[in-house]
Amino acid sequence: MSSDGFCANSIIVDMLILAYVKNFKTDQAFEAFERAGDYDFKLSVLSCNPMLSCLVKESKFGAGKLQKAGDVVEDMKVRGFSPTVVTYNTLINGYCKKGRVGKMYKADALLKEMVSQKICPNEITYNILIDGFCKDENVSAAMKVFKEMQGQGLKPNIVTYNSFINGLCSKGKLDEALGLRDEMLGWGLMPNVVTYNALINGFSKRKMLTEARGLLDDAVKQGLAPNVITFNILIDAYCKAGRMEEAISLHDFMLDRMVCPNVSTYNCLIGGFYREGNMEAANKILYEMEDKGLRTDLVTYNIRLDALCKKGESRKAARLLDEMLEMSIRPSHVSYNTLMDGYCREGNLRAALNVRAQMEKEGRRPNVVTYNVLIKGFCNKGKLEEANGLLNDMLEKGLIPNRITYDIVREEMMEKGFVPDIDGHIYNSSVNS
DNA sequence: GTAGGGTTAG
Repeated sequence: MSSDGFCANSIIVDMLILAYVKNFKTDQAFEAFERAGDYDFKLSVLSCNPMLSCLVKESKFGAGKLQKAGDVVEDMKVRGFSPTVVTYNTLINGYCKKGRVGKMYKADALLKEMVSQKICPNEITYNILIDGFCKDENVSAAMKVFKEMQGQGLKPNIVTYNSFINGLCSKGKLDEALGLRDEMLGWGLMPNVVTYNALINGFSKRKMLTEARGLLDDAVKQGLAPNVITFNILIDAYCKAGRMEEAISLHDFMLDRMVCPNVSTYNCLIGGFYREGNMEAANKILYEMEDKGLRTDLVTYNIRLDALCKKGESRKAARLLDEMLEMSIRPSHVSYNTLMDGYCREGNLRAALNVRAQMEKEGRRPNVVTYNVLIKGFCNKGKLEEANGLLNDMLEKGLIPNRITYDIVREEMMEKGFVPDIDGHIYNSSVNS
């Protein structure tokens, strides 16, 4: 091995790590990375950055991966080769995408760290931060980053504007969002389909469907091609408003424009038809979906479970849940809770409790909703003592009652003169959302 | 690096 640690072995480990990453074997890649450190092999950012990117992506599913990613960057520094701007962007992005409180604090600290390491943030670094702050509903912090970006001589681009527009839209500041779209034009930046999707989503979520639909027509007039997301946003809004004819006409319009519906599109339509009690239409869509070779997913099943339970056909719903297991679709909390609620509505508490046992057996821990459903079910049958027992059970398990728990307890127990035999914090839980 | 949604309790 030469004195700088660079040798054929290093290159081989580099390639090995890359190969692991390409085959989605992040854990093995990480192990190889650590081993290489033991032997003092010098790796390159060529393999480290892709590995980091995978760790960050996987941090969505498993805790600790983001920590690992941070360790990789520390290791890289200790081993004497510098992380690049890509390394930092990847890591900052990981923190920004996390839904945790204080994530932006950490992201901001990383920005300062990279500057202290003499690594220049680029447009992408700033865009990641701006988007993170906007998602945190902290538009003023985003503005500060925006100013800093310009102070560094970097020009905001379309991604920067889209993040701001989306942030404003989700806060319902629709006029300001439209104003920003017009401001972009002044800088020579043309709004794209992402800009329009953010705007259409903003208006749709405020139930301003005429305006939302107008924006779609506007986008087409500008020569932009609406995509599957554009249509899904609008179709979902029409379905939720119970305007199924218009939802279907949009579905036809997307086919005309050669935009392929996906599972989400169908889930919106199926849910919409079930909600208005039109089982035939919903089932027709279900067949159409299968015809096109699209596989129904967890959401499709949850929607169907809910429809059956609301119709008072919980037995059928239970069979549907079995079908999920056969199809290797792992039922979520929602799946089990929905079925439990169905049984509770039918007054079949024994079956509801069996579902709880089943969910625990399948590795899903009962959550607050599980307990809310059961407590309500027992209350409705006049079994206040048992309901109270469930309340204590959930507290013992460390589950924090929310506003809905409180409402149920107040309406179903306290107004009937029953005093819950639990410690005081349930009474103050109305602050929980 | 930006756009949807992940449909259970009230």
